[in-house]
Amino acid sequence: MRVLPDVVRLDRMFDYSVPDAWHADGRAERLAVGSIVRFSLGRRRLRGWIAEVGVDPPAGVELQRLERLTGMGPPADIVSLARWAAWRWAGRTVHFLRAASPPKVVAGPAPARIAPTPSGGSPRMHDDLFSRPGAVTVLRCPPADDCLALVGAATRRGDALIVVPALAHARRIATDLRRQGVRVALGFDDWAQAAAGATVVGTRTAVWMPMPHLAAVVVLDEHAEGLQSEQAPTWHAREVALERARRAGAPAVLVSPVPTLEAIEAGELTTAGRTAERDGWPAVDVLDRRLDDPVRGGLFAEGLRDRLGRAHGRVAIVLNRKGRGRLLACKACGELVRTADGRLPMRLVDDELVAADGSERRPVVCAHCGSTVLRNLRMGVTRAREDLASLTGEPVGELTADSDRVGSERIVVGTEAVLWRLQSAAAVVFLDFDQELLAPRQRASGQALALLARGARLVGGRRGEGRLVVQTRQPDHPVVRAAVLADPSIVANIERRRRQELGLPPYGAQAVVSGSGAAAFIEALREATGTAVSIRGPLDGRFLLRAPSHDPLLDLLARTPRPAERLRVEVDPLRV
DNA sequence: CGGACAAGCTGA
DNA sequence: CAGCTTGTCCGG
Repeated sequence: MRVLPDVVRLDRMFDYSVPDAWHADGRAERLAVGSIVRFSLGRRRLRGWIAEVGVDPPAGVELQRLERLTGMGPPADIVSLARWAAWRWAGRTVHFLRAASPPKVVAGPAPARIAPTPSGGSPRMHDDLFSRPGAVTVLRCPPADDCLALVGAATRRGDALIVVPALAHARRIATDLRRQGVRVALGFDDWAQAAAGATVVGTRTAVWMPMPHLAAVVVLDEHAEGLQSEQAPTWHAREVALERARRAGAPAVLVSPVPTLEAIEAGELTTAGRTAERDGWPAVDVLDRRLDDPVRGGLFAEGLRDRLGRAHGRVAIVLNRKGRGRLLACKACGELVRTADGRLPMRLVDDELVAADGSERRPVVCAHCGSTVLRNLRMGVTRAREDLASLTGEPVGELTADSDRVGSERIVVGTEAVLWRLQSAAAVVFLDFDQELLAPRQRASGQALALLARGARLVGGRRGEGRLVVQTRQPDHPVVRAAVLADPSIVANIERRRRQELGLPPYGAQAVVSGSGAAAFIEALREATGTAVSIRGPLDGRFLLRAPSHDPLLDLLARTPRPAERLRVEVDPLRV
């Protein structure tokens, strides 16, 4: 038996023999790849997983015996998937096996359930998406659609893996499916049930659940950042789910109102149709802040008070300030001060305008009208709340990520958290959308559009009363146009061209290497690398690696020995 | 990773 | 030279 100890930094396998007694009492029969065992290594007693069976141990080593069979672990296909993920995100296999192991000891298998056969009857909505084995479909499904019909279609094929970003959403889906008589395992608490055969619903970790009869894979809101691990290894549930579907020959459907280019490149794009998509996005009011009185120019556009008064019901007001630099605008014409390509904001540094990333500098002059008088745009949630209260004459609540309850006030102002706390709203207002549009990140426009989609889900489709209100100085920005026209392809097409030109994911691979061992590791990389992988940095102790595709980058990372010091490798991180 | 053991430094 | 720190090696 080849065993992988549950020790992250060890990251090596060792061979052990099976005690004779285990053959006599049947434990040897339960022992399989993935089983959790205890054994001695040196002077220590460790826990670990059976990683391989029937291997020849290296010559000249005397094998020790395993000491205990603790219980069931991830099945062989998941162990294999974990080893693939360790390569794909330059991490340790142990990380993934931990994520794939049951939270409590599962002594033996539950009575196995026979694979359910696809239910017959007349074809229903979305059934065709799951009819071709191994097919990957991207379904662009407008924000107002709850996608329950699609989930139902997946479970008609047999046991389905349903991955969603938020636990609350998983619970709702599980309840709905159980009501229909589907056998459902909800998250890792139902690990044993999943191992016996069930439809699995859960957040990103659900991709590591045992599923002996996997028949279909669905990832809902595949654009959501919550599907990727924020800590290294930065594995992404969408990619793991796709690889799992591919290995099982199961059809996969990636669903999102604003599909990522990663998804579009992986599958075939299907839309709900022009009419359904128009109806599934709400009306969007764009308030052009450049038209406001430049002298008064506070937090609110001319027409905002009117919009707030007209909304019948809860109003969510979003003012994002996390990790924010201040924006500058021209006092005369109201244009934002940006770089020549319009991508990044510029800031005032020693009587000079400097781009957020330092790539560009120029004298203090508005590029649009030539005025030299600029104004700082800065807001905080607390001031916004006070000003809104005096503007509307009603009490205004405040909600941030730390506050645990939503007040009873009709109008609530807060960070992005308001979009996750509330179930619905009559109106969602983005007070300072330019902060999103000009965020100095590679994926800024995709993330900005995702925010609008999230707001759109709260207010519902065009047929209803709900409204999305966007205050901006860039009313013609593609992200704003995409929401107004209910056509996310406007952004996707522009982003595709840009990312292809720059070789950014998914048209290239990148990794960020940091930590105290980074310099030594990069040194070792340089010796091994050919020309395919470029190395930039260090910038704030971080190196950026780039390659035209994953293979050369990941193979290089895998074969370069790691230094003893701390090292963090983030493959395809969300925020670069 | 963490235990073992060796080599290096310190103080009486 | 005991007593402690730091470094290197190795495990099945």
